[in-house]
Order: sequence, then C-alpha cells, then structure tokens
Amino acid sequence: MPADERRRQLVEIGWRLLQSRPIHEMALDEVAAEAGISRTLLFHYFPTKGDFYAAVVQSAGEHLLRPVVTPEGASAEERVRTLVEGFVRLVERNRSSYTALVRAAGGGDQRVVDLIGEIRDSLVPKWLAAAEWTDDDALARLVVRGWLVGMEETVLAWDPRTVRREQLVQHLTRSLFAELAL
Amino acid sequence: MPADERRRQLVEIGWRLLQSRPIHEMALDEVAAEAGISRTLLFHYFPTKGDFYAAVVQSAGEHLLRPVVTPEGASAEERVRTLVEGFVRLVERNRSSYTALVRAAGGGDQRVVDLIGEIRDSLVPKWLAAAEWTDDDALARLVVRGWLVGMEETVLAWDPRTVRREQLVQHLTRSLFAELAL
DNA sequence: AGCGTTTGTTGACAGATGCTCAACTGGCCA
DNA sequence: TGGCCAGTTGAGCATCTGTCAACAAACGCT
Repeated sequence: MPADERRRQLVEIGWRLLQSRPIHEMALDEVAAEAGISRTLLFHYFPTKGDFYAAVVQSAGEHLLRPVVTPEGASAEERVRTLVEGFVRLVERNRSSYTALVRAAGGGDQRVVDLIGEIRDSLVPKWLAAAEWTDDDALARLVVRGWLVGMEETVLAWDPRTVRREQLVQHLTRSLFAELAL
Repeated sequence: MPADERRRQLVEIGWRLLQSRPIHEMALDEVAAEAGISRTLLFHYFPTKGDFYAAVVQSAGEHLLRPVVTPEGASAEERVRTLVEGFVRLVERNRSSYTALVRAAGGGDQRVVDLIGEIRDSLVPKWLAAAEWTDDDALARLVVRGWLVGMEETVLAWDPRTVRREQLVQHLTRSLFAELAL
C-alpha cells in the first residue's frame, strides 16, 4: 500500500479509537491490529507515539473545523448567529469527536497542546471578521480567544432539556458583541 | 510512618512532580524514590496510578482554590473585581501549578475530568453570590460556568506586555455582569 | 511472658507497551 | 540479470504498571 494512503488509514483508525478512549489507553498494538499491520510498521510512519497522536489531532481539527467558514449575511449579528448556530450543530452531531478533541487540548503531549492552541488562534480572526470588528488589537484577540473557549465549554456542558437551543444560540451571539463592546 | 502522614507526603510529592511533567511522564518509580520507599508501598496506599493521580488533583484543587472566597465589599462590582483580581494574582503566583491543574482537566482519567468539573461547579455559586445574582436558573449557571472557563483561558493566555493587568481585570469584571445581563 | 493479629514494608515476578534493529520481499529500472 | 528502494516484519530490549507472598515491628489479649 502506498505511503500516504497508509498514513491516512492509520490516522483515521487512531481518530476512531480516540473517540472511545483517552489517549493513554490507546495502545499502538490496537491501531496496528485494526489496520492489519505490524506495530513496527506503525513506528515506521510515525517515529513516536507522540508523533502519531499529534497527526491524529491535527487531522481531526482540520476535518472538524473546515465547515466553520465566515458566512454570508446582511448584518454582523446575523453572520455571528449563523456561525454560532453552525458550531452548536457541529458539536451536537459530533459530540464524541469534539469532546475527544477538547480532551486532547489538556492531556499529555506539549505539541498537541500547542496544536490546539494554534487551531483556536486560527479561529479568532474568523469570528472577528464575522462580527465586523476591524479594530483587532491584542486585547480584542485575547478577549475573543477567551470567549471562544468559554463557548466551547458552554456548548459541551449544555443540557438541551433545561435550556432551549434557540436560547443558547441567542445568548452566545449577543455575548460576543457584549465582550467586544466592553 | 503513620498512614495518613505517608499519604500526605506522597500526594505532596506527586503534586510537585506534576508541575514539571505531564501525568503520563510521571513514573511511580520516581515518586517512590523521592519518598524513599518502594514502589510496592505506593500501590499499597493507592491501588492504581489513576487513584493516586485523582488524589493529587483533588488535593491540589482544594489548596489552590481555598483562598477563593466571596469577599466583603460595598457594591457587587467591587466584590467581583476583588475576586477577579485575586484570581489573576493566584494564577500569576502559581502559574505552573495552575497550568498543571487545567492540563489535568483534559487528559486521561475520567475521574479526574469529573473532579475538575466538580471544582468548577463549586465555584459558580461563589461568583453568583459575589455578583448578587439571586436568580440562579439553569441558564445563569451555564453562562457563569462558560464565563469561568473562558476567564481561566484568558488569564493563562494573557501576556502582561501587551495588556495591562488593570485592563484585564477591568474587562473580566465587566464581562461577568454583561454576560448575566444579556 | 507468650502468642496472634494488624500494620507498614519489601523483593521478586508477570504482563503490557513504547521503541530499535537487522533482515526479508516484491517491484522497478539499468 | 542484478541491484536498489519502498514497504514490511519478527525478535528483542527497556520501562512501567500492577500482583503475590512474605517479613518485621507494634499492639492487644490471655
């Protein structure tokens, strides 16, 4: 099997496994077995477990967040609301994937922590653009980053039985503008 | 050495080690060596590594957040500001401890993740009280929880060279009221 | 005092896992 | 045909978690 295809296969398997167990419970034996190859070959493609893990997280981040694009829309508020709504639905649909990704943000490897940090940083301008906030100084970026992480947490902790989705989206949308306007 | 004293000693050592390396790089061998005992004895007190880890995180959470108490103060805003300021200084003083704690929130053991969740939940009422917010329905609690996590992230990502502390505290303080008022 | 029980402690061992090394296979090109 | 190179592997090493059986000292009971 050609190298890049094998890589994709392995990363895909790793990602699938990561959704059911945390990283340190995922043995490379399992990954190799699932792919029908020897553990040694896995090490051929990814020199260390950390490398493999990082590749998995990066790929997952890209796939998960690719659909997050600055949307069309008449007003700034409308665009932000669309983004928020899209994000909420994304988390609803891929709950296990998303928790796995966030869980990765904390644990273990420094590279992975940095990676998640970069993913978040790359999202900040999208939100600023959607909100039509041209004044992106250090404080604004810091604020949006904090707001973003708070939103991730909020959506993950959200229980649809006590708070309606509409209510949640409404609050998060207004929240961003409130933070920026302070 | 009596059991509880030994426990304390081990937890304290574990905590110290956790501040320099992530959990999966902390070998129980090291802890035992540092305490001058055999690894077997460590397993006598903590049946699995997860148990030990959980004990360490719990203890750390208690020690770190004990000083977070609802302060005196004339106005609600003053009280919240005092809390925020205390929190910022706490993170400034114990940066490595705090990052270790937050890092623990993501990685590894489910018990530890739950533990951090409980710690955060226990903080929510304190903030609501400080802000004099008596109307604590599900939405308010959810919002404050999200705001809290966002604040943790913001303070950790904060670079004092680009944003003044005063500015940060001011923003975070107003931010809580803005979130609640939405 | 003697004896059993509990408590703190240990060394040796088993099983799993990350990682290395030297070697084999099959296709491709000179 | 022969050599090279990418993909692949089995065997082995080191480290780490977790188990087992046993030892020593302190404590209580007769």
